Amino acid sequence: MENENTKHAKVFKAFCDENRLVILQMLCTGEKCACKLQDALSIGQSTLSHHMKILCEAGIVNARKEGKWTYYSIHREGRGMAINLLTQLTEVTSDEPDFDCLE
Amino acid sequence: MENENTKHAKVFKAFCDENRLVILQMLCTGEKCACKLQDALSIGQSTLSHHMKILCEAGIVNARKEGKWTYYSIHREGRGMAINLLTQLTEVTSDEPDFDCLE
DNA sequence: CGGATACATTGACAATCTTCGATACGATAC
DNA sequence: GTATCGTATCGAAGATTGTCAATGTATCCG
Repeated sequence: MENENTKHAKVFKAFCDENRLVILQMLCTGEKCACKLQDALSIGQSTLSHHMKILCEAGIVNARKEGKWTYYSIHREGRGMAINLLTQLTEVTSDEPDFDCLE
Repeated sequence: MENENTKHAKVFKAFCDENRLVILQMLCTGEKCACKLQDALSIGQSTLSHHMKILCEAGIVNARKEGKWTYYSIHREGRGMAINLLTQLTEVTSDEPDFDCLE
């Protein structure tokens, strides 16, 4: 079985590549076809396909097939999930300095 | 000069390793000494040091030296910055389907 | 049908990341 | 001073990731 933290890491890995960040910025202005994304990115077609798979599997992006074309868009639920995850992972629930290091 | 997206990717890379996620969870309950973090993690000392450097350079964690010891804690501003970044990167500002793929 | 188009998958290679052991460095302890 | 402790840095090995070219798989067009 896959570890909980492994799944969480997978979500954040979606945001760890410069090309994927550019892709996300493009998707912020609405749904885009794969061919448009590729035009903007000076990467090979198979590389784009690889990045889109990572974004989709992380739950951040949704794919919609229509005939020959595939349209990608930000997945709202996945977005909320990622923001919640980041918020909870860094939420300080106690703030006492660690004075008992020696014991 | 370092690209803007390169910097952003660096922030999210902090969350892409299982050990770093465990470290963050521990820091959520307050400041911790490096030795305590290492006890909980079954990794070498140099490896922990490496992870803490990544977390600090991403701005997510703050380091405080006191005598021989180094204490780490969640950096509140860095946390807010990361949440804002993730929010903005996935904020849909338009929602029209991409119907003009052919033009 | 056959060819072209849009995208996915595979396999190889290079780059990056994680990890370790060894070593270096600063702060105590003696 | 020297020894020791806590941590950082260095260098190398192994794992993971990004990239491409080649190939596979639908879908559309004629």
